[in-house]
Amino acid sequence: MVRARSEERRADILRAALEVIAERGYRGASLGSVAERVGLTQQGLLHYFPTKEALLVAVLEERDRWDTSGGRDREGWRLDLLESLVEYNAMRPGIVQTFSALLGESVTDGHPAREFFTERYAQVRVNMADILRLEFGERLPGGLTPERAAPLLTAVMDGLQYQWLLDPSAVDMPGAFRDFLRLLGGSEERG
Amino acid sequence: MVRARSEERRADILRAALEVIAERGYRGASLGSVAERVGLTQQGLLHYFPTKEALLVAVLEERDRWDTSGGRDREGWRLDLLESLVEYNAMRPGIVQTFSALLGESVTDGHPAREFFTERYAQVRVNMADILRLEFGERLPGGLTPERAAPLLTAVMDGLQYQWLLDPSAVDMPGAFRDFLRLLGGSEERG
DNA sequence: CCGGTTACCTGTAGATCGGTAGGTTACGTA
DNA sequence: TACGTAACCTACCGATCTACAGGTAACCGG
Repeated sequence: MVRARSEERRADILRAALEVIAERGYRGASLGSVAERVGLTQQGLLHYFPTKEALLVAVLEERDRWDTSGGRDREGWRLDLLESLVEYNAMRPGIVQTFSALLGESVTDGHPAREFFTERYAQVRVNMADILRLEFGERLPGGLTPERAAPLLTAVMDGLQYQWLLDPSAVDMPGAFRDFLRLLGGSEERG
Repeated sequence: MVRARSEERRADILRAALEVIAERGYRGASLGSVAERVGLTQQGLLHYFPTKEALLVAVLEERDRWDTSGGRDREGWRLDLLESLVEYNAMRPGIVQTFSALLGESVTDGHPAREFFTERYAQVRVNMADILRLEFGERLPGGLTPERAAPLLTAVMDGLQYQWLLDPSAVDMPGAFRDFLRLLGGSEERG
């Protein structure tokens, strides 16, 4: 099965790419260092992904596939599953670091991941709004519409990740996220 | 006044560096492109800042000076001034982009801005808590303590910036921030 | 007016990087 | 068993980037 071997290699390369991007970002990640991690030469790697950008695209596509199958975009999500996602992320600093680094880079001009993130966040906002509507209806306890709360929910998740990555001991990411959800939900429980 | 000329040049270089970092990030910003923007050769620039990292440090120090004098760290801040800051930022995408790009890069291993951001966010959280305490006392209307709300406030500001940078037309950054403040404040006004 | 410092420049070393060209080996298939 | 192709490798090119070495011209204080 030559095909299986090949797919396996590709998966290895993508995994290595995730690691190297987490460590040095996309711009700082050299093809050579990714190749080395899977026991290939840089040119050997280029056999699987013809350019560096193609490798990045493959990384992002894999992420997309994971998100939509696993899956973040899947319907039927609820707020408490988002909570679990944050808890899951808190145990996978590598993944979080990879995509936080990429998000940061993507705001620079002409970055190959820019379009990906732009469209992705548009989608995420829609999904968040759906989740919120499912949970609270047209008006959140706080008075906001799901559409107005969605960017906030998204922002909190990303913003907490940066603070947590910079100093995990200083921020209880899942705890802070739960605090925010309680805030959104109108904080029925009051002192 | 040779001193004045020199200080002026340094300021020009720092301004150019801000621009180039916004466009390509720190790793992608070459000394040559910064130098070109102020009409110097790359080696001429190295006369003012002996290494690339020294240039970055100077950029960060200038930011710190601006923050603490202008001054974000200044005491006596109130929530409504934070609101103004967000509005101000919404008119300065360049600055926002520079520091969002740097923040993203800074989570990668051994990045020269990492320590800066780590300490900065620790300080910002303390300041945010102070502001919140000044406004709401020991318990926010939502039930949180200032210390628990501070990371959320910080996260919202940063997260909104990324969404806004990726697609300014999709996110009303100041509006969303006001929404969040209303949420924090317990949303006295209800439908 | 002179000596030193400031403010640059040219030249270049040394490394790294993405990508091309072209070869070789091994394997699966007919 | 012969052939095509997949899976690599070596060699190399050109560009780019940081930094060092060393020179020069202008300027400023004494």
